[in-house]
Amino acid sequence: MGDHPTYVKDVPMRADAQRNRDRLVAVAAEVVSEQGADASLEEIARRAGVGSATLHRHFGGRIRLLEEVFRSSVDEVCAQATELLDEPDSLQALTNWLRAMVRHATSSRGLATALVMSGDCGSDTHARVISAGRKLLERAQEAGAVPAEVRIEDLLKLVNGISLASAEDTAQADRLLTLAIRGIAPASY
Amino acid sequence: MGDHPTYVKDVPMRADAQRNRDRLVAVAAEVVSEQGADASLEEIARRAGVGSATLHRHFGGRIRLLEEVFRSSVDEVCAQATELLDEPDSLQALTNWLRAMVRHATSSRGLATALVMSGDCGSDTHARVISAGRKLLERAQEAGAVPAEVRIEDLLKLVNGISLASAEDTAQADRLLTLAIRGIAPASY
DNA sequence: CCAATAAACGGGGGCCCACCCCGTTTGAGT
DNA sequence: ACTCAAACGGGGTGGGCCCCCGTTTATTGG
Repeated sequence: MGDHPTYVKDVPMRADAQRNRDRLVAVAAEVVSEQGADASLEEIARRAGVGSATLHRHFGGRIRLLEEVFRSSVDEVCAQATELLDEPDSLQALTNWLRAMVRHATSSRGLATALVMSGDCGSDTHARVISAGRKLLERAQEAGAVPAEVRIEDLLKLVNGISLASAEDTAQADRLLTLAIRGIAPASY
Repeated sequence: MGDHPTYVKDVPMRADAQRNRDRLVAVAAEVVSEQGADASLEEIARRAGVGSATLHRHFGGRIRLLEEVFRSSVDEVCAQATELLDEPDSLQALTNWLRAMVRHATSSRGLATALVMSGDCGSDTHARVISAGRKLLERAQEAGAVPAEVRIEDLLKLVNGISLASAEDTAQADRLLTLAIRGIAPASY
């Protein structure tokens, strides 16, 4: 089939292609942080100084581009999770990480959401975040600070929802997360 | 200035205008429930058998139309809140209402979200939901089931975020709400 | 260094959408 | 019935997404 090239990694990319690709990701990060995840792809291409066809050839649609944009911050988030495994207070570690996640997702205008929403998102970014968070969660559960039935996937969805509902208001996002951590009706279970 | 008429209510509307307006709202409800809050306005107009200009004259944009679509379900939600004031268990009453809100928002494909997101949304729908919920919340707080610092606005935002993050998966939405009610780390405060 | 060649580019077209202008139709009051 | 403002809707404008295909360019073997 005349399948989209959708770059196979082991065939080295031509130098100009690599440059354009990188530039597109960088510009996309910039534009998305200004305008949100539904920014115009045309504008991204325009600002990057390439034709919109190039953008489409490289990413074949908005979601793949967004994924690429977030790969780097996902790295960051995962690294943070690993660092926090050294924090003695396992609950603090978890909540700090969740707070970082919320701040991260909030500051990037619903980008994370756009990704999570778009099904199982193909790439491994999702899986990596889940596995990073799971370690923190399990540690807190073993310490008895978090009920055993809490699932990391739900936790992340909740974080995602919070950042979505708070738009760009980080103070609000923080309040909502605190509310969710303590519980609306803490005594009731 | 040649301001949009954007109907002034006390001048009675012409019969055909009223008919078209009602039909548009009905069709919009249908289409939105099928396709989500970002459905094409053109299609709504098409299905309603009117020109797209008519849609715009009546509502002047997507948000006003969505507001109108949801006025009726907002009525329903408020009525439910009032009924629940009779429930003896004030916490049950509150959580049941929140559950209903989540289900409602989830089943309507992010419509509520679109409204809440679009700033302070002009109309009074927002205010009405808040005031309906506040009664339930305050009752639960007086009974000591919910901490005093919880604000109804945050509660609603949280509900909104949950339904957004869960897309159409009502089971997931329910899990998230339960999680938020009990708290991620219930013992920690 | 130069051709040959395949990879990558991007202008421009197709299609759809939001929004609005303005000539035409129609309901409402007399 | 007649008037006339209110309401309508075809069609235009501008923009967005996505893709085709003729052109340019990086690469590489000689």
